[in-house]
Amino acid sequence: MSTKPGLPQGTRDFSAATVLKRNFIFNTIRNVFELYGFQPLETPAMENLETLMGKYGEEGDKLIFRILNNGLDNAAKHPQLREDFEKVLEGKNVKGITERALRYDLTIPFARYVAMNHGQLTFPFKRYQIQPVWRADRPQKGRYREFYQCDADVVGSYSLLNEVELTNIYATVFQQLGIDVEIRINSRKILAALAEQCGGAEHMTNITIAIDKLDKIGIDKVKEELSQRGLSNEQIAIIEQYLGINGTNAEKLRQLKQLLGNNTTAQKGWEEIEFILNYTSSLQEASSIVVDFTLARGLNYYTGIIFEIKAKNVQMGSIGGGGRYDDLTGLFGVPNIPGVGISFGVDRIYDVMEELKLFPAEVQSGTKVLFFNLGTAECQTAFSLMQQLRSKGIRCEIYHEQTKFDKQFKYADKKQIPYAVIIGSKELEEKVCNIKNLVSGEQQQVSFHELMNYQFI
RNA sequence: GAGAGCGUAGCUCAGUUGGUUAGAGCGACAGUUUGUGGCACUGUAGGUCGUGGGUUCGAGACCCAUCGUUCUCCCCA
Repeated sequence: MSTKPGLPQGTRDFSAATVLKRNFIFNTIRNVFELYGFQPLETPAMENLETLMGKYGEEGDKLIFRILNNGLDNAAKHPQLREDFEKVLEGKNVKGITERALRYDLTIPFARYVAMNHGQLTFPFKRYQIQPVWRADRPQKGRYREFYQCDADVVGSYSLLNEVELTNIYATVFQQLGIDVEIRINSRKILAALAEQCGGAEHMTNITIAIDKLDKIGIDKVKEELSQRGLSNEQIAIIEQYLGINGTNAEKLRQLKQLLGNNTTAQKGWEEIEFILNYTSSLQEASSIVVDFTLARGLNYYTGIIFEIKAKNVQMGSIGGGGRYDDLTGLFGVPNIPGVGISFGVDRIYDVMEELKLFPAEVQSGTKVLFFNLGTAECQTAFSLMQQLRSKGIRCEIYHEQTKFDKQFKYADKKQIPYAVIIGSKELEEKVCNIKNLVSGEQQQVSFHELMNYQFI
């Protein structure tokens, strides 16, 4: 009995061309992370469900992939399991049914790691992590159920130099990849101040959710939504003024100070932003940093500066994001460890680079030389020459079947192999070989010794 | 969680108001002098039209269900 092959929804196979291109992105990011002193960490694909639950908001919890426990067919456990399953139907999580889940992001597993190991770690602790994550989302453009994140986080440091360096990392990576981006920054403190100004901190979530949608639904709809969420007309008026802030970064800051000038929380917020702008102002990347007071970000553990990356010239959701969270490990009983981090969404970066044709051709380079197989004795000589070339680090293949020229040429063509080495009976006798450049069609005859020193480009 | 589109050959797709035996291009394979490819020509293989029901004398086409997939909203990378 055979089953029709297929993939789970939202997952993909990656063939050679894709993997090579994606590795180019990974390597670029990894090199920059390491350049800034970050060290690698890997955590398991699955975590205990309770480690993840409640960390991503109500919506996020629904998107966590849960793993069904093994051994549910054990008849002795059935009475208890039936009881447990009733609770699952009510939307509760029960250890007896599902105890583990696939990781949803890299930040919470990292916080879990820090909470478990804080006694051994040297602070500030800088780690980077490149691994897939899983979300039970409905797939669509730029959205997958399995995708890679590349995170860099620093914990144990309040210094804004971290934010400055993370901004630099963003700028450097995207410059190297050739993607034109906006690095949007804001501070949660400014959003908190706005909430204070509008009747209290308890409105913060409502306000951020609504204004985050500004560029999508427009000011009128945002006002409508705020009204529905219980804000008064006066409060909405302040928010409208806030959302009307525009111009250059300096102009935006000036307008913000006018609006929230006497609020000490807001002041801390804009001082953070000004610190980053001052530190990066001498750098070339500075031009891509955009202060955006409407930036909110969904995850509610952020407390300070927040980042979001938007690629220019292409229709795609954010390709990176992050921010400061001053008490993430507090969720795991280890308080007072501040942190700040950023994340790259590799799969979306890939899609952007593909759409804008930004992958360099060298990324694809595979086999350089194909040795033709033109007979038993010919093949033996060719094989030995090939091994010598391989030992010099040149990527070679020999055609394993003895077959017509036509087929061997076509194989080279398909695999985009630029050189063929042809050794037939005549060449074997004279101890020479033909090197054919398959792109230009030029061919030259050289001795075996010369072949070893030939410059294959 | 809400909504829309699409499932026909390995791939991209045609297929008329329902009407004989299911179509093309590309790809694969074989051949056109068994030592120099990409071109051209000839030929071959490959499809229970996603699946299951229904309407009809007759369904790839119409209706219902189901599965898969793509996209939009929500939310996110």
